[in-house]
Amino acid sequence: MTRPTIGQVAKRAGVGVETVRFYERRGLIEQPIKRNAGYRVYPENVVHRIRFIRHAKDLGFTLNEIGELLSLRPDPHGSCDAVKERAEAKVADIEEKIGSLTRMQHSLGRLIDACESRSETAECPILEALE
Amino acid sequence: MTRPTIGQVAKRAGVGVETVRFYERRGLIEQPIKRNAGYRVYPENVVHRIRFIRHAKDLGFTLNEIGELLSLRPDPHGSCDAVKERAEAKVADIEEKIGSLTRMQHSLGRLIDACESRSETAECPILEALE
DNA sequence: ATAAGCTCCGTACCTTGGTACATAGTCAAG
DNA sequence: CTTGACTATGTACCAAGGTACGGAGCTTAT
Repeated sequence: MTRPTIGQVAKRAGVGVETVRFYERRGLIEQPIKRNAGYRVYPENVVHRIRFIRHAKDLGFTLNEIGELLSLRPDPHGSCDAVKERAEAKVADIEEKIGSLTRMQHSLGRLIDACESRSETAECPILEALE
Repeated sequence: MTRPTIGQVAKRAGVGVETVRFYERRGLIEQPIKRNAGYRVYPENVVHRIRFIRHAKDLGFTLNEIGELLSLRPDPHGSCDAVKERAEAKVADIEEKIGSLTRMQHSLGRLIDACESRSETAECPILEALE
């Protein structure tokens, strides 16, 4: 199978062609090679990359943060310390997000229980979740 | 202590006065009572509510979704079934977010390990996280 | 070899979620 | 009883993250 053009990439990743070009301008996906007439031709993995971006956005990361996440990789030439530090910082961010979501989940669980037992607590139970 | 005005609420919640009014327009916080001259006077819990909104936004919820979350509460008059259903749907959303974040965390963990063992895998390790 | 359907680049426009005036009235400390 | 800090309403503006043209050049199936 011949390597995909922008339209095929967009379709497989579930976004519009314009979005692919937008992510390219933002530096979130590498510059594709340009065929004769300037048509973009992509490596397979760009589809994964775009799906990653979409997911990460839904998790509250900004495009800048997503760019940082995507640039994290072991540096084969020279020290990894800087990369490691940034990765550890991201892990801490993510841990906090998971903590908040877990608390929301527990609150909702209590709400569902209250529904089932028809208790009469009329207060908004989710508010306590993220103190 | 006398009930807080908009400026005090904003300060305690860590947002600007304009943001409080904006959330009011969006229906995310209840209409406050208006003193003589039309000054807003708030119940204590509005500060918590605003902090909740901020946190939830950082977790990738839109203001509309946050409105739905905040409106979930046991209905003391009549059936809870609808509320329960919506709560369960939210729990499922949240579970997915937690799953994605956990996978990202594991990917980053492997990256950190690779840094430590100075292995030579030069590929971007986080890409696999959210397939 | 020609029409339908890509793709190119550039610019303009849109939605979400605020943020910042401008103008006017209010409150409270000295 | 005034002066400085708050508040009110309304409208305009802003940044992020896309989305949608317009006018042109490819390409491919018939």
